[in-house]
Amino acid sequence: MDKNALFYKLVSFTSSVHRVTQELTKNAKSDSISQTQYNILEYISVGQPVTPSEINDCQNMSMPNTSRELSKLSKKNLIEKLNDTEDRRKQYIRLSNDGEAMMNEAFATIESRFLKRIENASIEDLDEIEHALEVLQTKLFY
Amino acid sequence: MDKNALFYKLVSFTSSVHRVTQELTKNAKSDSISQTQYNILEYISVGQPVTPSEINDCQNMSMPNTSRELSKLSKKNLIEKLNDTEDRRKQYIRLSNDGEAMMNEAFATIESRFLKRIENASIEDLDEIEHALEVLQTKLFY
DNA sequence: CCTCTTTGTTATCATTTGATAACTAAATAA
DNA sequence: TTATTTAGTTATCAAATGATAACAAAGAGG
Repeated sequence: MDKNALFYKLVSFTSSVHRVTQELTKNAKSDSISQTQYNILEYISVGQPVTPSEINDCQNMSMPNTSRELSKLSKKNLIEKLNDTEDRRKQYIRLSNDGEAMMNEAFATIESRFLKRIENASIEDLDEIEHALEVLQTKLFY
Repeated sequence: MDKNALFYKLVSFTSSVHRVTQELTKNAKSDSISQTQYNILEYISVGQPVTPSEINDCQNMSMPNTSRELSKLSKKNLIEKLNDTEDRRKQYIRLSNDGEAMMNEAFATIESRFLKRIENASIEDLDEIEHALEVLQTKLFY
């Protein structure tokens, strides 16, 4: 197994992940936010609390645009901004109660689709899947 | 291992995949195409040939917008459209030579970053990674 | 034959996004 | 103390995207 072949397996794999993610999340988000805003909320909900800088690094946005989107989310009462007491330039962003509720709703939709997807998997399959997720997260997608 | 816990592992996993994919592909695409256009080209290059309908299903676009983006890519000589001889409504899209060249360049950049990421992995690690990719692609991201 | 469905196009308009410049405020380094 | 860097904001404008309507042309089914 040379590394070049492994790379092409990775390309095909990430393509599959994107396709399935697309299927699972299709129309799961509330219509009141844009896809970009949903992506930001999802990122926040996984790594809470996060700073605006982390958001623009990860989502490949510029600082001004991140700031704008966060303002919109803030106006919609979906996030809260906290000041760092150490470094007063920094902010920490986390979901508000409304934001948590919105994301819980989205995740519930996604989860039910996921459960349907794996309903025919055996216990052994599930164990294998779980193990594979851990291997990749530790050794490749760290 | 209950399925609910597995779901949250999946959420965290896909989040990591997206983050790493972002890192690997950052600025890899040519400046002459938009991110959406790059995504379409990537999708085409993995599943060549594809129909416009498949593209809008997978990329979550509407048919008119897909058609518009394909026209742009066609004007830039990055794709070719072929007619299906059986069903004359259908088209098959594939990369042109220029399109292949552009994607090869992008993939070369991405691959070099990937190789750097796994340069310290042992043979056993690589085997584990490869196996895990296959398990997930077969049993979860099919 | 006629109708319905599928596949794709073109045009249009509102909204979102990307990019840049000019800015404030706080921390850090010289 | 005085730069310089870091973190974030506001404003602005061009470009890309999303959504919709109106259309054409081919296939499928009665």
